Amino acid sequence: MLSIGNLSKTSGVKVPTIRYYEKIGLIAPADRSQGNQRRYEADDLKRLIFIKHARDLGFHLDDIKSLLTLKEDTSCPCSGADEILTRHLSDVRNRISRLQRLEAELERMSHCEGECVAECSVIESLADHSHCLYEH
Amino acid sequence: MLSIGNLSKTSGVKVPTIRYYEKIGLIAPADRSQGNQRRYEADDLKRLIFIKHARDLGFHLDDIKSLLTLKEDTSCPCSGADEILTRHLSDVRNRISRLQRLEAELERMSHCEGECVAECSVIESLADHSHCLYEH
DNA sequence: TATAATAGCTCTAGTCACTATAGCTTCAAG
DNA sequence: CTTGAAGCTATAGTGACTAGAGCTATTATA
Ligand SMILES: [Zn+2]
Ligand SMILES: [Zn+2]
Ligand SMILES: [Zn+2]
Ligand SMILES: [Zn+2]
Repeated sequence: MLSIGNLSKTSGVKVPTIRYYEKIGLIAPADRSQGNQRRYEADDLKRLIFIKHARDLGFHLDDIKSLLTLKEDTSCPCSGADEILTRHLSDVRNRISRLQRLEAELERMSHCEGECVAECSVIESLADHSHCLYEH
Repeated sequence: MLSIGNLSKTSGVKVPTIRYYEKIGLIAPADRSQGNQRRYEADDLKRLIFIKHARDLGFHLDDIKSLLTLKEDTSCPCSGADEILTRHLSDVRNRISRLQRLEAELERMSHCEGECVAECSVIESLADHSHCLYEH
């Protein structure tokens, strides 16, 4: 049996975050010691590591909840899981291209030759979108 | 004089957002009509357009606040503005590379040949980071 | 001028995924 | 047996809005 601190160290998930996950129902209410402290076993650790990994990969908590539900029933078709991943992947790709347009824009703005604010190309570019390369 | 609705249409910033910006002190409290409705003039519109553009470019509100303060005093050296932009640009670049590593990881996971959850490569990959290409 | 539709007002609470704090209790090592 | 670390609950804060309730002002038409 693990204390919440040990579960935290082993999983890499912070203690308040574990309690938060319990509160929102992402993990089941933990067993308690006689003094009312949370106690965990191997299965809880596995579930938490799954959650941590999916979070590190950028999945939303409600998608993670769905994935965990799917995972329970090993006879289920996995198309649901594949669909969540595909959606997330295209979301990540959208964010990348949006950020790349941003990068180009900021890069363009960053070559300021001025000395004072009146002639600063950064301020000027921010004030006037018509100098921009893209829509944002 | 513009009503808040017209200011909103002209600037592209939603009405509740304008009120929110006033509340947090990003824009000055507006003049009021006899019936206590907000009234704006050209300068307010310019400031709001600046804010909108900077937000579209991903700047944080407190950086925008600093940029606006700098912008007021046209005789100031602009190194402060340039520094804010440089910091933001490197932040954007970090996010891009993080997301690109994520994309590669998710792409790798997405080729599931299985039928049911028991043999789903998505679920399997999420459960076990050791298959991953990168740290996250 | 009366009325009705639209727009505006304030205030509160909700979003997401945590994080921080305060004030208390339990546990484990020495 | 004492002490300090770790755990407990509950509440509030983060950023940048967004939604809703319940009210009032403005404006266009009849
Ligand atoms: Zn400059
Ligand atoms: Zn622009
Ligand atoms: Zn699959
Ligand atoms: Zn991984």
